[in-house]
Amino acid sequence: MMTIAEAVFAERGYAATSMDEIADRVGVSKPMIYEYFGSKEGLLVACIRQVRTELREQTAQSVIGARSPEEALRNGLVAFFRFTDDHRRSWELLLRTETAVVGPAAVAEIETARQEQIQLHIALFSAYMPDADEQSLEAAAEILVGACERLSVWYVRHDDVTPEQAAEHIMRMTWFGLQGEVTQQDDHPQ
Amino acid sequence: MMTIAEAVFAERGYAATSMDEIADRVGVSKPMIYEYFGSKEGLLVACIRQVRTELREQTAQSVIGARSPEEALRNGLVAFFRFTDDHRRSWELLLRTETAVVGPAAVAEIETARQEQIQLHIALFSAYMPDADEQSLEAAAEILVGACERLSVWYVRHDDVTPEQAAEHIMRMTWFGLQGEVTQQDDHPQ
DNA sequence: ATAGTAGGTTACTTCAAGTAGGAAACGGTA
DNA sequence: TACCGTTTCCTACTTGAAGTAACCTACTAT
Repeated sequence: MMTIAEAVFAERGYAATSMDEIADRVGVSKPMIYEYFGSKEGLLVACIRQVRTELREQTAQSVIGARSPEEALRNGLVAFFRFTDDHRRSWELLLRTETAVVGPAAVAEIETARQEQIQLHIALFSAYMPDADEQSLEAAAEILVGACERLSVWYVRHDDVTPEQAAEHIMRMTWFGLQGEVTQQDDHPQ
Repeated sequence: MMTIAEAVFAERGYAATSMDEIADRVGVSKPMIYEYFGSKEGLLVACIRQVRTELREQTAQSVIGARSPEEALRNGLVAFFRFTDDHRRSWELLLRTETAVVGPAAVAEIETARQEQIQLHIALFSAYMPDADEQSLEAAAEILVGACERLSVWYVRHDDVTPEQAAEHIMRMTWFGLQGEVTQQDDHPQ
């Protein structure tokens, strides 16, 4: 039942999906769904929760037995991207809720904004990292944009943090990781 | 007119806002808004586009005149977080569209999922970075989660990339930046 | 056999997006 | 000044989907 709802949400988008349609596909009547989930949003929440649990379990599983923090982190990351592959639909729902919820035009607009920013970063990086392949540059730019977006959410919850400090947090994590690539002679310690 | 729409969207949330309400507040009738923007989503797109333009201009401005890539990046980041401060409302719309669009329960669910992940990372980090302050740990965890989310979007668009490669991209950018903090004796080059 | 209940359905209400058709103001012409 | 076309905007409707009320069927216990 939630499986079907999840599929329909991912397929049509949350807003474009009617409860009648879900009820139809499930082969049950609408009030039944309201009986179980209370509302359309309740159904969405239930779907999200299920996916979330699954993701958490899979990544947690992958980390146990790691012998170093580096290994733990890498294992977790690999598990995360594997999950993306295996549950493409669910992933849409959990990590791209905006896409599932708002119409396609608005999503396109936001995605365009991001891509602009990303292209700008790629241009900046590539000037100083001539040896890096295109894929790494793209990935680096995406990571940077994701980091900014997420940290800005954190940032607004912390009135005591200055813009300079927030920027510094990102610099510490990304730049000094990048710098090894820029110089090309300063290989990563360990 | 878009100013008002933006404010109402940010205040009530996109879904919870009716076109009648916006029309009322603007002091014009509903068909007028449809004349200009075509649909509710069209209005949202227009608002997003405006904010996006402003953000792009402000960050672009901040970068010119930088003497090194590091300086350029830092300036851009600072400008970005300043923008967050100055345009709290607009920022909601552009960077937290999911929040503005879906109901509060679903947002809470997703945010909880993220926080779980973040707490996990904080625990992992803090074991190896005893000297780091709480704020830095939090920021690092948020950045990592943001990086994962964003890169996963990129990842699904690239069928030729393996989960291991995606994980490696994140490791390169974040871990080798973090490692300087872990060892505490290996100060950042330059 | 019958009363009560669990589980489900049909058919309604309500509310908001989007639209059609008309009123009013304005501008040009005699 | 009176009249007609055009533009501009609003009132009032249609449509569609979320959520609900009232009813119906089948099963169980006395």
